[in-house]
Amino acid sequence: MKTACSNCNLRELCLPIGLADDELKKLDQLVSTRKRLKRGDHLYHAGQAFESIFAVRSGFFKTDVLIEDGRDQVTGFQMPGELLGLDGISNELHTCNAIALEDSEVCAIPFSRLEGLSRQIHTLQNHFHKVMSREIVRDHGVMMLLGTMRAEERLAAFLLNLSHRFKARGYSPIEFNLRMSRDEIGSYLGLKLETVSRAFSRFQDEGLLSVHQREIRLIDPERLRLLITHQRT
Amino acid sequence: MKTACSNCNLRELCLPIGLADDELKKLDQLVSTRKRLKRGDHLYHAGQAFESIFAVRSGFFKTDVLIEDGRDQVTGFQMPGELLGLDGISNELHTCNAIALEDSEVCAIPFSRLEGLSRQIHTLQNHFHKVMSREIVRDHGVMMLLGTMRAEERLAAFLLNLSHRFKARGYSPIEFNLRMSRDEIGSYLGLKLETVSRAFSRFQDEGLLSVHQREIRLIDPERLRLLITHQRT
DNA sequence: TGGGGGCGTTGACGTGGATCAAATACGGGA
DNA sequence: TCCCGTATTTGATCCACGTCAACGCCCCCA
Repeated sequence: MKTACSNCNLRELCLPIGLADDELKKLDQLVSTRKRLKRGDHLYHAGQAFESIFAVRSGFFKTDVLIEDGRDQVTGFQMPGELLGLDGISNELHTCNAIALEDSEVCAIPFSRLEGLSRQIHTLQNHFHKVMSREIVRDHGVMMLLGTMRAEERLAAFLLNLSHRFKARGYSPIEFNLRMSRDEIGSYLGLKLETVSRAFSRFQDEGLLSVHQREIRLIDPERLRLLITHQRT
Repeated sequence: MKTACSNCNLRELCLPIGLADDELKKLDQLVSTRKRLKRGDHLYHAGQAFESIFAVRSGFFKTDVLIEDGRDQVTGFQMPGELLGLDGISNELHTCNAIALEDSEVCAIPFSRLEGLSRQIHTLQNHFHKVMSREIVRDHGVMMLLGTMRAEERLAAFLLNLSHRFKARGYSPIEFNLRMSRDEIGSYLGLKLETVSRAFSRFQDEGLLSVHQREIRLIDPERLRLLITHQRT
């Protein structure tokens, strides 16, 4: 089976954005390694040597940081077309765990070869920088969420973010299923699982959405959005 | 006055790490523009076009994100040798405000020229990637802090982080003055200024440090560290 | 030298979310 | 199909931090 970037339908979301055909072929050679993971498998562990970044081809991941004293923070959820492992570049060690939330497939991109290729292809170099920068911006958004929002605002922001990302991938932005548990959502949002569950129930009571287990249907996304933007006192 | 990277005493903390003499000279040409700011001046505003990243040469900065509804989150504090503006790469727009907390000086590094040079100098390319990645790792640390720590733990982590960074710059790691207000610390840590103030008082009562306005002296840094690492229940 | 404004501290009180606990729903395997 | 372990929901109670308010300190400027 042919599994190159050049015929991947995620190429407009992933690393190859804006590359010419001949450039895309060079990238193909670099991204030859694929890896399949089953639900629950680790793509990498914190502390492990960093060699490659990974592009999610199918499936769903979470990344988290654990520390000895038992603290545990989910730092992100990744869907197809998104990159994993950028945090490992700094010390050539992965600094978090990446775990498949469902059966998944990733493309491994050997980092030193990516640096090599991006010295040749300006477009690739610039795009890669933008991807890293976007990750920083995303993290600032999460900091804002964790630092200033109340529980329901956090959950609303989270759901709308998922909604956008599903939409960008051609899935329904109003009906989707969560791949992660209430506990994992809570860890990401700095809340306890009970609080997440209560916020879901409340949203449902108020007619903003319907939840059945992990099946979500957004009924009134606009009101969800207002809930976040609402003037502070 | 000669103000090149090659004779800057921050070069081992900043962008030039590990460059050979001839490479350093090329970098010098790129980093020719300097800018002085007075306390309270903006280095850039959110929304402004992104052209350069900046290296702090002297002084102290904060970056923050404001949103319409009045929310406000400090996303970081930057000291000499650290870079500002990496978040602007993604959309060629600055996404936050950078404000001098005291009279400061920065070196402007035109980004497209930096990309050009890093295509020629592998060491520079790799180092720049590590700097961006380090920023991502730092942000994950803040997410952990905001998501899982209680007020006193957050403040302890903050103070120890400042302490390390002062030490790395040759200043005392146990005696320093904060350049930011209680309110700014609170915004960074996801706390109200009163909570920050109370935590300082409590630390002082318990003999962990002494505070007089913005003058801090760490008396028992080890116990501060324990306070953070303490086993969760 | 005195007054005013900004910043910081401290106290009293309220509340959002954590914690503890129990009941229910679901999914996967024998 | 039944059973068991795990995830989720819901209720009752608690507490860390937020809120509101008063006061003190410091610095700047007239």
